[in-house]
Amino acid sequence: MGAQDDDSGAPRQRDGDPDRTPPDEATAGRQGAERARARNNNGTGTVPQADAAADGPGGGSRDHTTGRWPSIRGPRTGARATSRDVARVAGVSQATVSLVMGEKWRGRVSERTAEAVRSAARSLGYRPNLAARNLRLGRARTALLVVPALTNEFFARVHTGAARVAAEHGVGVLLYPSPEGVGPARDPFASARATLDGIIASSMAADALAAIREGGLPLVMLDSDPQRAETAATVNFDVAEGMRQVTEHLLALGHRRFTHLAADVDSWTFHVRARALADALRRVPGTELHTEPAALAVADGLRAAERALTRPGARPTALICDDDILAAGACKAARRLGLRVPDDVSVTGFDDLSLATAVEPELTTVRLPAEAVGEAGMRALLAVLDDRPAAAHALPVELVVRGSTSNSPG
Amino acid sequence: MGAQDDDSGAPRQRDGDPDRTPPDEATAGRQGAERARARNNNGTGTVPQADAAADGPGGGSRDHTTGRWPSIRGPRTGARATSRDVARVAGVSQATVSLVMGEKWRGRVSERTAEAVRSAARSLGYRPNLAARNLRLGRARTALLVVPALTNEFFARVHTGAARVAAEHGVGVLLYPSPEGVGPARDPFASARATLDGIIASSMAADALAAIREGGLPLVMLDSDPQRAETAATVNFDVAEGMRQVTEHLLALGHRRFTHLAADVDSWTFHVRARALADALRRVPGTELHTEPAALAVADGLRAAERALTRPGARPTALICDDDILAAGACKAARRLGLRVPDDVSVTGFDDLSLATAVEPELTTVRLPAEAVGEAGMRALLAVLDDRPAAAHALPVELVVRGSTSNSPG
DNA sequence: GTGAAAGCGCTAACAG
DNA sequence: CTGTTAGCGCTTTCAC
Repeated sequence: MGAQDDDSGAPRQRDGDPDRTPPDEATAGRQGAERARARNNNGTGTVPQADAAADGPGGGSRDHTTGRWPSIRGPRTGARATSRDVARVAGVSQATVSLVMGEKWRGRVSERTAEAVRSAARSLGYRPNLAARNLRLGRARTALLVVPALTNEFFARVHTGAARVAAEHGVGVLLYPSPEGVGPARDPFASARATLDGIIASSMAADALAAIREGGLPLVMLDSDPQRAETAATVNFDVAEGMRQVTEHLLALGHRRFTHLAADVDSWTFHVRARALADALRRVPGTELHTEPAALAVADGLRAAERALTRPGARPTALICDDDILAAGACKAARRLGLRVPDDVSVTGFDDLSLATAVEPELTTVRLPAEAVGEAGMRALLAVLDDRPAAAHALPVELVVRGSTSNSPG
Repeated sequence: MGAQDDDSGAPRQRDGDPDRTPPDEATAGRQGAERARARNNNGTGTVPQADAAADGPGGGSRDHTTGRWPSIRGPRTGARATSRDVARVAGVSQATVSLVMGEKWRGRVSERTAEAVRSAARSLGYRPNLAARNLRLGRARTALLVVPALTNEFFARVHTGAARVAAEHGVGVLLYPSPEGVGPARDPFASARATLDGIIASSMAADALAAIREGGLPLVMLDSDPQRAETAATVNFDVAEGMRQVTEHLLALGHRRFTHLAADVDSWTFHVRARALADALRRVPGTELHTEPAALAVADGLRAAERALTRPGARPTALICDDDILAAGACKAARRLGLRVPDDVSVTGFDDLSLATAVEPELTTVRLPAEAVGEAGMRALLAVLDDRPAAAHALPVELVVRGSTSNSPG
């Protein structure tokens, strides 16, 4: 099988072994060169001429013909030490290094040897090669988080929570930048970019999921329909309860004419909010509810609120918004129309982003524990990956009353 | 070398080959079982008893003794096909599959064969194993982005830009959640969680870098001191020019008494701003400049502005803030003190976050193209990795005049 | 208590 | 045009 020429250690000469011209230089030439390169050659190895030659004429810019990604071959300045290097320095076998570095040595390797390995590793700046470990282990300790734009503070918080829990468990988080708006992901290979163990996805990113689901990885859904069966677990907010609380709050302040500035997103969480609002008002005679859809941006909230406040008929006294961003826009609209918030019109938000306290008046809103949902989602995924049952979650929400709501003027 | 028992394909029985009791069951037992597990065994493989036994008593919750991460062994529902499976189905060699999937087949594999491979891959739902590819290639097509909390919209935008360019080049982005505030990263191994090709870091995350720099990977710094030599490239905003423009704008409006609400962060970008402001004012006789430090949060901006506006002596007529968040806080402070913005006091921000147009009055601010810096940073890193020179950048900034500034009252 | 060996799935050189 | 082969660096048995 002719494999003996390498395992002897010859090509890895550190300072010893300067001899041993390979017995079959002629045939092993190019192959050896390739290997030396691929290895991030550790030795001083003045690479033989064969190397440059093997790269083809010029050795520089090929690849233009293939249309493949550009090379990324980079200098990789500090050639990386492998466990074999550590073994050689420590005077032990490579397996022992693996045992020690993996903290699996107790009772199998003497304390003295372990320390020798550790110090050799330290001196060489050894860090295990994750690709190799993942390959061997068949998993990557990596989870994919699929959310809409992180520029939305809410999802940035979800990420923060998920990343924290992941870090505590030695798991990495890869973000999938779910395409803005709709449509399946452009690049189906994006999901393959890393080896993944599982996926956490927001309902708002549901569109991207079709492209991602390939592979049948465990999926934890966030803030989405618990009925959907294909998921390993679902972690939700009790948004219906939140909406009920907002409504009760406004009803108690005497409001009867409401407009719902509804997020223009086809997602479970917003359907639930709309229904909870309608249900809560249906129980109270003499109430009125209109709905204005709006994209999740200040300018759109502003326009929707303008429509709501200028439509024929009695003006609503309360604008219930699906989101703080919308609510900020609504406040601006009110003031542009010469109305005061909250004296002439009350406005409520949802999420309790930092925006809620940055604007004036500060927003009465429903606080959704975004980080907590990220944490719970990651915990659920870890549980599933660990064959433990994932606890079902509906995280409690909380009405936060601030300055944007007051007694109904009418 | 006794390796022939596998390459025959026996353990991978799809529906054929139900025979072939391994010739050396007795000795290969545990090893075979281990292999079957590690492989995400494709076959129907009712795993032999030896498997359960190999796991130790109960087969369930060991690991408690070792203190290692919990298992993550998960069911991995759809056992993943390998290139060998594809090869078998397509009736070609495994190498051919690799060629075809890697789009390197032109002129080497017939169109007919290539199509056969592709259809086999499709039918098996084959996706190449990235860990294996990375291991073989010695790189991971992955860059680490080190920024402070993504909940700051500015950094979320940087990420967006970087991730977009990365995606266009088939490169993944891993986020390093630089620890809030200070101190080196808690978990030095976090950086090893993936195999990395390079690093992009914000100057505000400079603290975390010490922990990350290990490995000598190419480093691109964002918005930081171009003098620092250890970096492969630096991508900056022309923040000095931005500060000059703000100052000129306010001077033109007649302002002479300024307070700088300075970000309480020891970072190049803020030092530059402070200096540019001082320089611009020094040239104009009769101007006054105080500085109030503040953490980057609305509440801190508010407090700092309160201090600035209530300190003994003539009140400043303009508050120049290092950040829109600070500016939002400053506006709130002014109003709490019964001052109108901009009539009594002008306020300016920096960044042009969405917050700048969410508040009222909308903020006059310096727009920093955050996504562009992310894009340029990633491009620079890709260039370095590709042995191309990275173009030096100082991205242009732009003063955006809105409602928070007007003629000086005094 | 330590070492030898196999092999994870892939790529690329080379032989046919 | 296709197949054979070596081996990336690691983990884990099993033999000593």
